[in-house]
Amino acid sequence: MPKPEQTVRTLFRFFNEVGIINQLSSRLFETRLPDGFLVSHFTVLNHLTRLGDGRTPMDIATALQVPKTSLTHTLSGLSKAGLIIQEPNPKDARSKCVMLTDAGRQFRADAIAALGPDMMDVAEHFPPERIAEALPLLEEIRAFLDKRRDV
Amino acid sequence: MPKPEQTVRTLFRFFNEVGIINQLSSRLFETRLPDGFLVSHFTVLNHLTRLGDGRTPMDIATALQVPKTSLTHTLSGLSKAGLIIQEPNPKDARSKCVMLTDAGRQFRADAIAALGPDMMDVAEHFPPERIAEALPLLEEIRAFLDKRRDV
DNA sequence: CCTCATTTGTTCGATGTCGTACTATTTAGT
DNA sequence: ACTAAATAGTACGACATCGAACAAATGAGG
Repeated sequence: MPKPEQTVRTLFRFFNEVGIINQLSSRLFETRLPDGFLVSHFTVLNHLTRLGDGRTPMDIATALQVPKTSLTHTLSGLSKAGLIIQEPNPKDARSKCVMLTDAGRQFRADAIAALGPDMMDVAEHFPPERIAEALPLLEEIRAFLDKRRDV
Repeated sequence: MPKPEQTVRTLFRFFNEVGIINQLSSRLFETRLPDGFLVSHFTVLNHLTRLGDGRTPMDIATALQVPKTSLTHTLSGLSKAGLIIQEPNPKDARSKCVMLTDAGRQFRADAIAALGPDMMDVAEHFPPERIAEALPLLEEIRAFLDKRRDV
């Protein structure tokens, strides 16, 4: 059992690395996206494609862990670009249903294709198995922080 | 050797988890800092404490992987709060030396103390050894993305 | 039904981030 | 030395993020 200070140091380093990796990867992502689009746009399209569209903005904000006011802004950008359509929610008049357009699906596919070479470059230096090994820990920490968030 | 699409999927998940963890941990950090201070402020103070002060803004920006214009803004906040002092750089008149003040060191110590309970809470659910196991991979990926950045 | 609290999404304002353009200084090449 | 290219930091502007306050709608409790 390590000493508490050592433990805290390890955790600080962990979050520090996570922060820098996020910074660098987001920047890389954005250089590959068409001008005017950010990682946040891609993330929403990706989420809707993977888990199905027709979700409410609030659902999406919760899943992606971003404040709803930030998501409003992101969705408005996606709407203006014709990548999604926001329909009224028949179940709840306060709410909306976010639907992907064909252009939205295509945008996501193109983005993934555009990032492919970078991803393969990473994969050449880091065996996917090694990345995959780290995923469970990351997911658990994510879930833990998520649950802890409201406290 | 996994199929390329599977590889890409794994990497996307990895970066996705990293992004959300960063989001959640940054938010948590900031709720523990005094009002008006951000993770970026803490990160600079922490960096200077760990690796020694007297560095130039450019050194710091490179180490933390943030654009120099962002760092200018962060340093100005730290200066206004009296947590650092920017002295002229005797080796290079274009540049400066960023020095920690006692208040700056104290601020960092207080911040770490304020975050201690959260860190210990994480540590209770995730053995530090498990976190430590993941660190080398994170550091390597960080270094890889860093080197690849200019490309 | 009829409040009242809760929830959804937006607007607004403040502020952080970062790219571009600029000045001052240093360094390299001749 | 002298000029040209590179580099440090900043000013500025565009824009993303996010908290607070708000309106509309829902749901819970009487």
